Amino acid sequence: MDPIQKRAAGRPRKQDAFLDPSVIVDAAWSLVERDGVDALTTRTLAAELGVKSPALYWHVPSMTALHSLMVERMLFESLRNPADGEPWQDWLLDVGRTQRRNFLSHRDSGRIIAVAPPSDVIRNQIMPMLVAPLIAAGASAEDAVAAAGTFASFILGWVIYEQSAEASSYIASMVDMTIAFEFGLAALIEGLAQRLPVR
Amino acid sequence: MDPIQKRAAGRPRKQDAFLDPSVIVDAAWSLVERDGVDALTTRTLAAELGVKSPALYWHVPSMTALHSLMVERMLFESLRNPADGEPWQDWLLDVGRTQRRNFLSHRDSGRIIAVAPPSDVIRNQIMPMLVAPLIAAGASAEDAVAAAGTFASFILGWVIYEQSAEASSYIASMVDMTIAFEFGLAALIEGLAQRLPVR
DNA sequence: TTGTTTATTTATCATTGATAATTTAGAGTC
DNA sequence: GACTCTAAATTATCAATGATAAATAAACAA
Repeated sequence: MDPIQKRAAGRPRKQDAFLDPSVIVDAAWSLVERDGVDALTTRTLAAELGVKSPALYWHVPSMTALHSLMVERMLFESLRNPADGEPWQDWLLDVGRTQRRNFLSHRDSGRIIAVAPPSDVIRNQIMPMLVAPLIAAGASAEDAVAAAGTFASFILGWVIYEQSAEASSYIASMVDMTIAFEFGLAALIEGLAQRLPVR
Repeated sequence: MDPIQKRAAGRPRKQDAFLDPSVIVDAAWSLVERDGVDALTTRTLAAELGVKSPALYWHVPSMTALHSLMVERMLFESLRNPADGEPWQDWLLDVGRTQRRNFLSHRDSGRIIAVAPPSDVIRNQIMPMLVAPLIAAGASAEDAVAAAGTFASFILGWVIYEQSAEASSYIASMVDMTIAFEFGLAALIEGLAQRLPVR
């Protein structure tokens, strides 16, 4: 668990790079946030870590796998379980706001999600985290999955548009994006609440 | 307008390739539908057209611009104006279904939309096509743009997930995707209808 | 001391988007 | 019909990219 612990088994070399999937994901995000996703290459990322590009392949099998790890990291940062007694509508509203804020704080994250295959972690931990509270509130499994998928789709699509310089400069010329997002998110949750007759 | 007309000005050569942005977009889609978006390169596309890759650059400035043209084409295929007297809810429901069907029939279209900057055509013709009916029904410009953005975001995000082999095989194991989409679309429109107090 | 494992480097590939320079053919003019 | 001009291709070539193979070094075990 502890990266330091893990290190005990590994052996440093040359300038003791101390690589690790989690360290690589850190560096990848900070590189993308600084220079954009098009600047994320095996070489630039390796340079960011003071290392040569083939070294990355010891820890991460491919660029695509790295994208999935980056998405995992971001999703965990922006999800939480409902508090005791918190109505699911309130919870979902807050999670939606948090996700948008968090996604927007990671430059180009929408495009990265779009190309990243959902890893096992996303399937087995993150999706359930979104679905479970709805089931707990009394929804059928099918309805809960449908509602969670609808919610996740809206957030993803929205962030993709908002992060596209061209799309958002166009939309933002007509309406405040935060207000528009609040409008859409509230409408979506209201609509779901009417189809999920649960408290 | 007529490509044949246009041809009169151009001059054929060698095996008379007869290139044209619209012909290139055709070929690009059929290549992507057959082999996936990762197989779309300047060389494979040129080969599909019986031509060498630099020839494409005479008609289309870059791969990114080609993506935008591909998206344009697809969007026009899946949009329509409301019929006379058609309630905007019915119209939006139908457009949503049509768009999902159409997007799904173009393999990897979600990923392509995600990386394609919205062209002028999209900004000036397609977005208005979505917004105008809502304004005509009495919504404010701000609300109409917010509602259209919410709708478009949901469709885009949904299709990205449904087209990802990993995501959709996971979701489809729990719920029928078409039923789930209908659930989400109906909920979304209902929620919008409550916030757009227009007939 | 010797050998094994882990983690990195150097060297190298094939593929890709893109550009430059060249070539060919039709259209217009005379 | 020859002469030029321009549109639209071609060949040749680049630099950048993801990825792999082979070589190498440091820590540990025996």
